[in-house]
Amino acid sequence: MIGPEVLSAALDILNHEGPDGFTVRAIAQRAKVAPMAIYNHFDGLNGVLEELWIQGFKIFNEALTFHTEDAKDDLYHAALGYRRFALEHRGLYTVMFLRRFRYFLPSNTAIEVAHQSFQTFLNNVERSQKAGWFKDAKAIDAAQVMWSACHGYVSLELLGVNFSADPADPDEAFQLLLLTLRDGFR
Amino acid sequence: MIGPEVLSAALDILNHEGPDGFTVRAIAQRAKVAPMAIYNHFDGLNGVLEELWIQGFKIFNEALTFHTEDAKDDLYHAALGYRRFALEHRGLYTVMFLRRFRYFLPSNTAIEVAHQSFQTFLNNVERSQKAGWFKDAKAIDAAQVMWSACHGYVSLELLGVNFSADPADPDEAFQLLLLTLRDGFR
DNA sequence: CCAAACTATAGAACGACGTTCTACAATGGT
DNA sequence: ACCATTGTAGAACGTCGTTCTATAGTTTGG
Repeated sequence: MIGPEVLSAALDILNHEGPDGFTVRAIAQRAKVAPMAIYNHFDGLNGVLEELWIQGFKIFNEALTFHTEDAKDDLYHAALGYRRFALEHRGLYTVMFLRRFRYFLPSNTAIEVAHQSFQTFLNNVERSQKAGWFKDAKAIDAAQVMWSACHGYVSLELLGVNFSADPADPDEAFQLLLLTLRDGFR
Repeated sequence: MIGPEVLSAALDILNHEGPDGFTVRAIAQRAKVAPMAIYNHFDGLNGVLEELWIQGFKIFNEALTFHTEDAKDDLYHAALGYRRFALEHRGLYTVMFLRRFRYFLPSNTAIEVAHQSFQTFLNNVERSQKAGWFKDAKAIDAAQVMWSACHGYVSLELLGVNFSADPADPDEAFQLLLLTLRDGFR
């Protein structure tokens, strides 16, 4: 098999050298494969990105999935899982959410799997709403708010936009974000 | 003068064709200028981006600046201004916050003006804190939280990541985000 | 069992990119 | 009027994603 090696080489490059090093020739070289192989086994560079996107959302979906008897706790862990996924798989997060690749447009099926992840998150919101959170806000709006906040925090963190001059504990700042949203929605 | 035409051509392309169309030759053609001019009058493509960055943060800074007697109201308007800036100057916002340009790294002075904008925002947070908001959170953490939330919402909006299937009023969803944060911090 | 048909391969090649080089024209201070 | 400096156009270089070409390998049908 040659596909998996190409994907893991692509991911290696993405994680260690960032999007600027993500080229057909670099991927092929690291996978010890001819550049042409990327066109034989994938649909070019976009095909590789598409595959990473889909695998990424599969992992991401698991990181968001919590289903105990305590819905509010599940939602909290889903938000923590959101950030943990981004930090542990920053290459995948870049593909999925930061759009840093020229001419890459996810296919319809790729967009579909992304929506499924949002649905997973939305389910936790709805369960929490039954448990008394989120007042009378529409669940989908509340979910979008929480999702946006997580994405904003995490993407600034990944991009290294460090406004707080000193590197105060970033875990704590994220927690403040979550607790503030929780209190605001209560 | 030739610099301004190059910059406005670059901005035009960025606003109307997105980062993928942002090339030296395309900018030069639209500015009716030889490609070399971009190296004579700027430091290459990165120099153009740097100039857009600096001009962008100048406008951005104004969009965040409110200073009436009502600090809380000022902060609310600053957050609205954040989003309005992004929607009205999406090209600039892309340069400043989305990092979609290969090999572009802002200089130290460019990072400095970005920090000044955060400082403007932070000032509003501190004034609001004196007026009773934000409990005992550190002002800088509270500012980072609000900034992250704004950035997350706006960047998903700009990238067209539209999870709410129906295009429900996006103004309203942003307002929900702000009000939730306000209530959470109170 | 072998010829034929398909498939993967390496490597050159193409157009576009950012950037640099190379002459040549324009300009301005003395 | 001279020459040093500066801006110009356009070709050229290396790299990018992608395609083409010719060859080697593998499968398949009789």
